[in-house]
Amino acid sequence: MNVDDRTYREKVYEIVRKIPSARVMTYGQIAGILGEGYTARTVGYVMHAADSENVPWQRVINSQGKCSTDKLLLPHNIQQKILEEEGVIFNDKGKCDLEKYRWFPEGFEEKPDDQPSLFG
DNA sequence: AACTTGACGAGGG
DNA sequence: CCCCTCGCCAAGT
Repeated sequence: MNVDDRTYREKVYEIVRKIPSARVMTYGQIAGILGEGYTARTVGYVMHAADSENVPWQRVINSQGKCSTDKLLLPHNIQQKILEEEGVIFNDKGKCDLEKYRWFPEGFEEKPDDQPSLFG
């Protein structure tokens, strides 16, 4: 077993699994942390294949603070409902306060974009 | 191997 | 606030 037995997707899930209840991360934030080869779009792409039993997929939302799955999964707004059960408050437009609920993994307490290099 | 499709996001109108 | 455009890149056809 070498390092690369962890697939592209698994690296995304590994981060998602660390998100605590009632906290969220955005697709772009995860992509920024994983770095080269990862973009918000691909993170979103792999999320649809996440195993809901083992990955708290509902804690990944878009940069506007909304659930991208609102009209996609059935029943509709299921993602928001689960997050609300965890304690996340959404306004009447289906938006939550990212400043308040966004979670940063250890070592990424600040926005990755504002840091010169956290890996250096 | 070429082309299409997204659970995205920044920027502009 | 809403809508559109474009860059991004893994996967499926």
